Amino acid sequence: MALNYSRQREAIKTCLMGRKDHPTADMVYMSIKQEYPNISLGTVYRNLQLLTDLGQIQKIKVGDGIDHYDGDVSPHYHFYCTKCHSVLDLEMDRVDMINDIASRNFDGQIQGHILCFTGLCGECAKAELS
Amino acid sequence: MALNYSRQREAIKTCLMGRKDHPTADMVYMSIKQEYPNISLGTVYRNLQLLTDLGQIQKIKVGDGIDHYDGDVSPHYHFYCTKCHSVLDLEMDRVDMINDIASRNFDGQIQGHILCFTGLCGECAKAELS
DNA sequence: AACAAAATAGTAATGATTACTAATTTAATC
DNA sequence: GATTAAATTAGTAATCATTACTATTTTGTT
Repeated sequence: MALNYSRQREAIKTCLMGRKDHPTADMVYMSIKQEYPNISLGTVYRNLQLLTDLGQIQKIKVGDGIDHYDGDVSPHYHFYCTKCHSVLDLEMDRVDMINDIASRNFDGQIQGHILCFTGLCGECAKAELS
Repeated sequence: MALNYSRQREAIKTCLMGRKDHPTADMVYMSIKQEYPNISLGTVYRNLQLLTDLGQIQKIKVGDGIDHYDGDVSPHYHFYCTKCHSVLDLEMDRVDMINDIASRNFDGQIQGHILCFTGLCGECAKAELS
Protein backbone atom coordinates (compact mmCIF):
# COMPACT_ATOMS: atom_id res chain seq x y z
CA MET A 1 0.00 0.00 0.00
CA ALA A 2 2.97 2.30 0.61
CA LEU A 3 4.28 4.33 -2.26
CA ASN A 4 7.56 3.22 -3.73
CA TYR A 5 9.87 5.24 -5.91
CA SER A 6 9.70 4.63 -9.64
CA ARG A 7 11.83 6.32 -12.26
CA GLN A 8 8.94 6.16 -14.72
CA ARG A 9 6.71 8.10 -12.36
CA GLU A 10 9.45 10.68 -11.84
CA ALA A 11 9.88 11.05 -15.58
CA ILE A 12 6.14 11.57 -16.03
CA LYS A 13 6.10 14.23 -13.36
CA THR A 14 9.19 15.94 -14.76
CA CYS A 15 7.68 15.85 -18.23
CA LEU A 16 4.52 17.57 -17.06
CA MET A 17 6.41 20.16 -15.05
CA GLY A 18 8.56 21.03 -18.02
CA ARG A 19 5.87 21.73 -20.57
CA LYS A 20 2.91 24.08 -20.73
CA ASP A 21 0.88 22.48 -23.50
CA HIS A 22 -1.40 20.34 -21.31
CA PRO A 23 -0.62 17.04 -23.03
CA THR A 24 -2.85 13.98 -23.23
CA ALA A 25 -1.73 10.62 -21.83
CA ASP A 26 -0.59 9.58 -25.27
CA MET A 27 1.46 12.74 -25.73
CA VAL A 28 3.18 12.12 -22.39
CA TYR A 29 3.80 8.54 -23.44
CA MET A 30 5.41 9.62 -26.74
CA SER A 31 7.60 12.12 -24.93
CA ILE A 32 8.87 9.75 -22.25
CA LYS A 33 9.42 6.98 -24.78
CA GLN A 34 12.49 8.88 -25.97
CA GLU A 35 14.18 8.46 -22.60
CA TYR A 36 12.62 5.10 -21.71
CA PRO A 37 11.91 3.40 -25.05
CA ASN A 38 9.93 0.56 -23.56
CA ILE A 39 7.76 2.34 -21.06
CA SER A 40 4.21 1.06 -21.23
CA LEU A 41 1.20 3.20 -22.05
CA GLY A 42 -0.58 1.59 -19.12
CA THR A 43 2.17 2.78 -16.81
CA VAL A 44 1.64 6.32 -18.04
CA TYR A 45 -2.11 6.14 -17.46
CA ARG A 46 -1.71 4.55 -14.02
CA ASN A 47 0.78 7.14 -12.84
CA LEU A 48 -1.12 10.08 -14.28
CA GLN A 49 -4.14 8.92 -12.29
CA LEU A 50 -2.03 8.30 -9.19
CA LEU A 51 -0.38 11.71 -9.36
CA THR A 52 -3.80 13.27 -9.88
CA ASP A 53 -5.13 11.50 -6.79
CA LEU A 54 -2.10 12.72 -4.84
CA GLY A 55 -2.83 16.26 -5.96
CA GLN A 56 0.57 16.65 -7.63
CA ILE A 57 -0.88 17.17 -11.10
CA GLN A 58 -4.40 17.81 -12.36
CA LYS A 59 -6.58 16.23 -15.00
CA ILE A 60 -8.42 18.72 -17.17
CA LYS A 61 -11.44 18.32 -19.43
CA VAL A 62 -11.51 20.67 -22.39
CA GLY A 63 -14.51 19.22 -24.18
CA ASP A 64 -12.71 17.17 -26.83
CA GLY A 65 -13.39 13.94 -25.01
CA ILE A 66 -9.73 13.28 -24.26
CA ASP A 67 -8.24 13.88 -20.83
CA HIS A 68 -5.43 16.43 -20.70
CA TYR A 69 -2.98 16.84 -17.83
CA ASP A 70 -1.41 19.85 -16.18
CA GLY A 71 1.62 19.93 -13.91
CA ASP A 72 0.45 23.25 -12.50
CA VAL A 73 -2.05 22.49 -9.76
CA SER A 74 -2.68 26.10 -8.81
CA PRO A 75 -6.32 26.93 -9.54
CA HIS A 76 -6.70 28.43 -12.98
CA TYR A 77 -8.92 28.08 -16.02
CA HIS A 78 -8.10 26.84 -19.49
CA PHE A 79 -8.80 27.80 -23.05
CA TYR A 80 -9.32 25.32 -25.87
CA CYS A 81 -8.72 26.45 -29.46
CA THR A 82 -11.38 24.86 -31.65
CA LYS A 83 -9.16 25.24 -34.69
CA CYS A 84 -5.68 23.99 -33.72
CA HIS A 85 -6.84 22.15 -30.58
CA SER A 86 -4.21 23.72 -28.38
CA VAL A 87 -4.92 24.14 -24.69
CA LEU A 88 -3.74 27.35 -23.03
CA ASP A 89 -3.72 28.75 -19.51
CA LEU A 90 -5.86 31.78 -18.79
CA GLU A 91 -4.76 34.50 -16.42
CA MET A 92 -7.94 35.20 -14.58
CA ASP A 93 -9.21 34.87 -11.05
CA ARG A 94 -11.64 32.15 -10.09
CA VAL A 95 -15.25 33.10 -10.63
CA ASP A 96 -16.69 31.16 -7.71
CA MET A 97 -19.56 33.60 -7.44
CA ILE A 98 -21.17 31.67 -10.27
CA ASN A 99 -21.56 28.81 -7.79
CA ASP A 100 -23.65 31.12 -5.62
CA ILE A 101 -25.70 32.22 -8.62
CA ALA A 102 -26.30 28.58 -9.53
CA SER A 103 -27.30 27.77 -5.94
CA ARG A 104 -30.12 30.32 -5.82
CA ASN A 105 -32.90 28.25 -7.35
CA PHE A 106 -31.37 24.87 -6.66
CA ASP A 107 -32.13 22.60 -3.75
CA GLY A 108 -28.96 20.54 -3.94
CA GLN A 109 -25.44 21.44 -2.89
CA ILE A 110 -23.17 23.06 -5.47
CA GLN A 111 -19.57 22.12 -4.71
CA GLY A 112 -17.74 23.23 -7.80
CA HIS A 113 -17.81 23.70 -11.53
CA ILE A 114 -16.06 22.57 -14.65
CA LEU A 115 -15.29 25.55 -16.83
CA CYS A 116 -13.31 25.76 -20.05
CA PHE A 117 -13.33 28.60 -22.54
CA THR A 118 -13.39 28.02 -26.28
CA GLY A 119 -12.62 30.06 -29.38
CA LEU A 120 -9.56 30.87 -31.46
CA CYS A 121 -6.08 31.17 -29.99
CA GLY A 122 -3.92 34.17 -30.89
CA GLU A 123 -2.28 32.49 -33.85
CA CYS A 124 -5.48 31.03 -35.29
CA ALA A 125 -7.32 34.33 -34.84
CA LYS A 126 -4.56 36.09 -36.77
CA ALA A 127 -4.60 33.45 -39.52
CA GLU A 128 -8.35 33.90 -39.83
CA LEU A 129 -7.86 37.46 -41.16
CA SER A 130 -5.94 36.43 -44.28
CA MET B 1 -28.60 15.37 -49.51
CA ALA B 2 -32.24 16.14 -48.73
CA LEU B 3 -33.66 15.03 -45.43
CA ASN B 4 -36.17 12.21 -45.55
CA TYR B 5 -38.63 11.30 -42.87
CA SER B 6 -37.72 8.41 -40.59
CA ARG B 7 -39.87 7.03 -37.80
CA GLN B 8 -36.74 6.19 -35.83
CA ARG B 9 -35.59 9.80 -35.90
CA GLU B 10 -39.05 10.96 -34.82
CA ALA B 11 -39.01 8.50 -31.94
CA ILE B 12 -35.60 9.74 -30.84
CA LYS B 13 -36.79 13.33 -30.91
CA THR B 14 -40.01 12.48 -29.10
CA CYS B 15 -38.07 10.53 -26.49
CA LEU B 16 -35.80 13.47 -25.78
CA MET B 17 -38.68 15.94 -25.65
CA GLY B 18 -40.56 13.75 -23.19
CA ARG B 19 -37.88 13.35 -20.56
CA LYS B 20 -35.81 15.74 -18.48
CA ASP B 21 -33.02 13.44 -17.35
CA HIS B 22 -30.54 14.28 -20.13
CA PRO B 23 -29.97 10.70 -21.26
CA THR B 24 -26.90 9.27 -22.96
CA ALA B 25 -27.10 7.67 -26.40
CA ASP B 26 -27.34 4.26 -24.80
CA MET B 27 -30.20 5.37 -22.54
CA VAL B 28 -32.10 6.69 -25.56
CA TYR B 29 -31.40 3.42 -27.35
CA MET B 30 -32.77 1.35 -24.46
CA SER B 31 -35.88 3.51 -24.29
CA ILE B 32 -36.70 3.38 -28.00
CA LYS B 33 -35.99 -0.32 -28.15
CA GLN B 34 -39.29 -0.89 -26.37
CA GLU B 35 -41.25 0.60 -29.25
CA TYR B 36 -38.87 -0.50 -32.01
CA PRO B 37 -37.17 -3.66 -30.72
CA ASN B 38 -34.65 -3.85 -33.53
CA ILE B 39 -33.52 -0.27 -33.81
CA SER B 40 -29.76 -0.07 -34.14
CA LEU B 41 -27.48 1.75 -31.72
CA GLY B 42 -25.72 3.27 -34.71
CA THR B 43 -29.02 4.75 -35.86
CA VAL B 44 -29.45 6.39 -32.48
CA TYR B 45 -25.96 7.88 -32.57
CA ARG B 46 -26.33 9.06 -36.17
CA ASN B 47 -29.65 10.76 -35.52
CA LEU B 48 -28.57 12.31 -32.25
CA GLN B 49 -25.67 13.87 -34.10
CA LEU B 50 -27.90 14.92 -36.99
CA LEU B 51 -30.50 16.52 -34.71
CA THR B 52 -27.69 18.27 -32.86
CA ASP B 53 -26.34 19.66 -36.13
CA LEU B 54 -29.85 20.80 -37.05
CA GLY B 55 -30.12 22.59 -33.72
CA GLN B 56 -33.18 20.61 -32.67
CA ILE B 57 -31.48 19.05 -29.65
CA GLN B 58 -28.19 19.72 -27.88
CA LYS B 59 -25.27 17.59 -26.82
CA ILE B 60 -24.01 18.31 -23.33
CA LYS B 61 -20.73 17.49 -21.61
CA VAL B 62 -20.98 16.98 -17.87
CA GLY B 63 -17.46 15.76 -17.21
CA ASP B 64 -18.15 12.05 -16.96
CA GLY B 65 -16.73 11.42 -20.41
CA ILE B 66 -20.07 10.32 -21.87
CA ASP B 67 -22.14 12.59 -24.08
CA HIS B 68 -25.60 13.44 -22.76
CA TYR B 69 -28.44 14.88 -24.82
CA ASP B 70 -31.09 17.48 -24.10
CA GLY B 71 -34.29 18.11 -26.06
CA ASP B 72 -34.42 21.62 -24.62
CA VAL B 73 -32.22 23.81 -26.79
CA SER B 74 -32.88 27.03 -24.91
CA PRO B 75 -29.61 28.21 -23.37
CA HIS B 76 -29.24 26.96 -19.82
CA TYR B 77 -26.62 25.35 -17.62
CA HIS B 78 -26.54 21.91 -16.08
CA PHE B 79 -25.69 20.29 -12.80
CA TYR B 80 -24.03 16.90 -12.43
CA CYS B 81 -24.45 14.99 -9.17
CA THR B 82 -21.16 13.31 -8.35
CA LYS B 83 -22.94 10.75 -6.21
CA CYS B 84 -25.94 9.49 -8.20
CA HIS B 85 -24.70 10.82 -11.56
CA SER B 86 -27.98 12.50 -12.39
CA VAL B 87 -27.95 15.55 -14.65
CA LEU B 88 -30.30 18.41 -13.77
CA ASP B 89 -31.25 21.74 -15.32
CA LEU B 90 -30.28 24.90 -13.48
CA GLU B 91 -32.49 27.94 -13.44
CA MET B 92 -29.97 30.68 -13.88
CA ASP B 93 -29.15 33.27 -16.49
CA ARG B 94 -26.14 32.94 -18.71
CA VAL B 95 -22.98 34.33 -17.21
CA ASP B 96 -21.39 35.53 -20.44
CA MET B 97 -19.51 38.23 -18.60
CA ILE B 98 -17.00 35.54 -17.66
CA ASN B 99 -16.03 35.50 -21.35
CA ASP B 100 -15.11 39.17 -21.03
CA ILE B 101 -13.15 38.48 -17.86
CA ALA B 102 -11.30 35.66 -19.62
CA SER B 103 -10.54 37.91 -22.60
CA ARG B 104 -8.74 40.55 -20.55
CA ASN B 105 -5.27 39.05 -20.50
CA PHE B 106 -5.71 36.80 -23.50
CA ASP B 107 -4.64 37.57 -27.05
CA GLY B 108 -6.95 35.10 -28.77
CA GLN B 109 -10.66 35.30 -29.36
CA ILE B 110 -13.00 33.85 -26.73
CA GLN B 111 -16.17 32.62 -28.41
CA GLY B 112 -17.86 30.63 -25.68
CA HIS B 113 -17.44 28.39 -22.69
CA ILE B 114 -18.34 24.95 -21.46
CA LEU B 115 -19.73 25.16 -17.95
CA CYS B 116 -21.22 22.46 -15.77
CA PHE B 117 -21.76 22.63 -12.03
CA THR B 118 -21.01 19.69 -9.75
CA GLY B 119 -21.94 18.64 -6.23
CA LEU B 120 -24.79 16.77 -4.59
CA CYS B 121 -28.35 16.86 -5.88
CA GLY B 122 -31.21 17.51 -3.44
CA GLU B 123 -31.80 13.85 -2.69
CA CYS B 124 -28.16 12.92 -2.26
CA ALA B 125 -27.53 15.97 -0.07
CA LYS B 126 -30.42 14.90 2.17
CA ALA B 127 -29.17 11.30 2.29
CA GLU B 128 -25.74 12.58 3.33
CA LEU B 129 -27.15 13.81 6.65
CA SER B 130 -28.22 10.38 7.92
C1' DA C 1 -45.45 0.38 -60.18
C1' DA C 2 -40.56 1.93 -60.91
C1' DC C 3 -36.72 4.20 -59.74
C1' DA C 4 -33.00 6.89 -57.16
C1' DA C 5 -31.81 8.87 -52.97
C1' DA C 6 -31.83 8.46 -48.07
C1' DA C 7 -32.01 5.74 -44.01
C1' DT C 8 -31.64 1.56 -41.58
C1' DA C 9 -29.91 -2.86 -39.12
C1' DG C 10 -26.23 -5.32 -38.18
C1' DT C 11 -21.63 -5.74 -37.74
C1' DA C 12 -16.84 -4.40 -37.76
C1' DA C 13 -13.49 -0.99 -36.61
C1' DT C 14 -11.60 2.79 -33.91
C1' DG C 15 -9.66 5.31 -30.03
C1' DA C 16 -9.20 6.25 -25.21
C1' DT C 17 -8.85 3.97 -21.14
C1' DT C 18 -8.72 0.14 -17.76
C1' DA C 19 -7.71 -4.62 -16.22
C1' DC C 20 -4.73 -8.55 -15.84
C1' DT C 21 -0.47 -11.17 -15.16
C1' DA C 22 4.08 -12.69 -15.11
C1' DA C 23 8.48 -10.52 -14.54
C1' DT C 24 11.20 -6.74 -12.55
C1' DT C 25 12.29 -3.27 -9.19
C1' DT C 26 12.22 -1.21 -4.75
C1' DA C 27 13.07 -0.93 0.18
C1' DA C 28 13.61 -3.00 4.40
C1' DT C 29 15.86 -6.74 7.11
C1' DC C 30 19.39 -9.76 8.07
C1' DG D 1 25.75 -7.89 -0.01
C1' DA D 2 22.06 -11.57 0.02
C1' DT D 3 16.99 -12.38 1.15
C1' DT D 4 12.50 -11.35 0.88
C1' DA D 5 7.88 -9.26 0.51
C1' DA D 6 5.51 -5.56 -1.37
C1' DA D 7 5.17 -2.33 -5.08
C1' DT D 8 5.71 -1.44 -9.89
C1' DT D 9 6.32 -2.47 -14.45
C1' DA D 10 5.81 -4.12 -19.53
C1' DG D 11 3.03 -6.23 -22.43
C1' DT D 12 -1.18 -7.64 -23.69
C1' DA D 13 -6.10 -8.32 -23.52
C1' DA D 14 -10.46 -6.38 -22.42
C1' DT D 15 -13.82 -2.60 -22.03
C1' DC D 16 -16.62 1.20 -23.29
C1' DA D 17 -18.25 4.99 -26.10
C1' DT D 18 -18.42 6.11 -30.61
C1' DT D 19 -17.85 5.88 -35.68
C1' DA D 20 -17.49 3.48 -40.17
C1' DC D 21 -19.08 0.19 -43.51
C1' DT D 22 -22.35 -2.44 -46.32
C1' DA D 23 -26.15 -4.88 -47.88
C1' DT D 24 -31.03 -4.25 -47.31
C1' DT D 25 -35.13 -1.49 -46.57
C1' DT D 26 -37.71 2.73 -46.70
C1' DT D 27 -38.93 7.11 -48.57
C1' DG D 28 -40.41 10.37 -52.02
C1' DT D 29 -40.94 11.33 -56.84
C1' DT D 30 -42.16 10.29 -61.54
